[in-house]
Amino acid sequence: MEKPKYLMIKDNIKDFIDGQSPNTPIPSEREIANTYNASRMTVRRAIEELVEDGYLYREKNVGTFVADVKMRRKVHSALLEDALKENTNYKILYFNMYFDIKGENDITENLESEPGELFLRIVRLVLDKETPICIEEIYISRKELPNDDISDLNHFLNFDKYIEEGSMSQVFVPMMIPTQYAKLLNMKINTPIIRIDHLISKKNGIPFVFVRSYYNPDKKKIAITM
Amino acid sequence: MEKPKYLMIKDNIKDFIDGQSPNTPIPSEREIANTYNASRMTVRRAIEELVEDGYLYREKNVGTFVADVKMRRKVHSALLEDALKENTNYKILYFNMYFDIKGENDITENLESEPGELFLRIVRLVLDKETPICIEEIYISRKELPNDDISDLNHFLNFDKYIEEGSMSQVFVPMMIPTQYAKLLNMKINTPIIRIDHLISKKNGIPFVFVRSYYNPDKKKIAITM
DNA sequence: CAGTGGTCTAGACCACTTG
DNA sequence: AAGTGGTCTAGACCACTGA
Repeated sequence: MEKPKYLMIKDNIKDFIDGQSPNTPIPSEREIANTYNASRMTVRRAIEELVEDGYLYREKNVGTFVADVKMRRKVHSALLEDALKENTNYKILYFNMYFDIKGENDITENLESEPGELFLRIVRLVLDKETPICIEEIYISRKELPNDDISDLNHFLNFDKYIEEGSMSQVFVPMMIPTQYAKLLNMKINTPIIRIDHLISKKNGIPFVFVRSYYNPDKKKIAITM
Repeated sequence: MEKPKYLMIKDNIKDFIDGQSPNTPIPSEREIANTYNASRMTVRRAIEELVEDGYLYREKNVGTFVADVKMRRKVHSALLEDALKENTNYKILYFNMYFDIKGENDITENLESEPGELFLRIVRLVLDKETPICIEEIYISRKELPNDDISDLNHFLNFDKYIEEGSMSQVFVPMMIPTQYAKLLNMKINTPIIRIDHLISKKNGIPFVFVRSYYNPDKKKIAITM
């Protein structure tokens, strides 16, 4: 149950550099290793991850430095980002059990369904406090759901574990806001938006859930930093 | 000049799993270490990177397995992707030396310019063979350019080194195709597109170049896998 | 029970930069 | 010459899985 030492060191370094101005050097790896009675390899691992995340950068033969805040990697879906925010809440618009989506071929294709396969389809409005942010159409294969208990909906719609362990692909599609969603998002018709098609797969590559999101560009900036 | 051992092992493992079906186990870390007369930590490093890239996945206490091809991480800009493709070529549309873009505030803001600062502005059409893919508006701060030699344009517009070492943020903006670009991209007016604003910064956080791309969605799918 | 990945140590040598 | 990050070794113990 104990936290690995390298993660403790990582957290401490993160605190240490918090608020420091960019390009400030941090102590050398050997020095940090002494401070924590750790081996240099353990310290390196902690620093390695902070470099990956864009908190630090290294200069060979010179040292390790605090990176600019804007260099921090933010490559994740708005899906996950919103789900973790406190103000976010959801309003379920539709909930179709056993909804057969044969014919809507790009969805079934993504989920690699077999003929006649059944899906759960949920359409929900995502809000930041009272402000509508986007519409999400969620498709989950019936066989991915436990038979018994569908009552705890929020539990199913918690995708972060799958995103972290598995993988997610996102396709960005420009389009006009669908007329039936314009009102819900407080938008005028004929407004160009970005639709994002998310496909979340498990470690073994089996697609798990497909989410199609329609974003109000005025309320949500879609951006990544890598 | 010699290649590190862990990279050699990484390449070998990559070759080894190439074409193997997903979820096939690879030899254990200790076994691979024996094979290459390497320590286990060296092998771990090689495997670590392949896991990061989505070529392998680990199951704790069980083993390491070949990942599905679709799990491979593809989080990079179309900017870079196109630049590395063989069929890609460019047609320069405008080339303004010392172009003052004061007033177009989001660009100067991104490049953190000082009042009166000068920029090089290049507008080019990106083609895949004969097919127009997108328009790129490129802004480079004058002070980032060597005074003497501007002749080798392609050298300047080779951003991969900066993307790899530094960082890049991308903002996705839905909009109608600008009328002046519709013809160049063989598109009808009033077509919704995605504009991507790329800001490439150096390791120390100094912004280096700003690229605004207008994509023809029919010719270029914008997608990432993470 | 043997085998796996996850963590950790205490060294080592290298190429390179900087004072 | 001293210090840095990059690589590498040959061990070790742990918790856990699966036969």
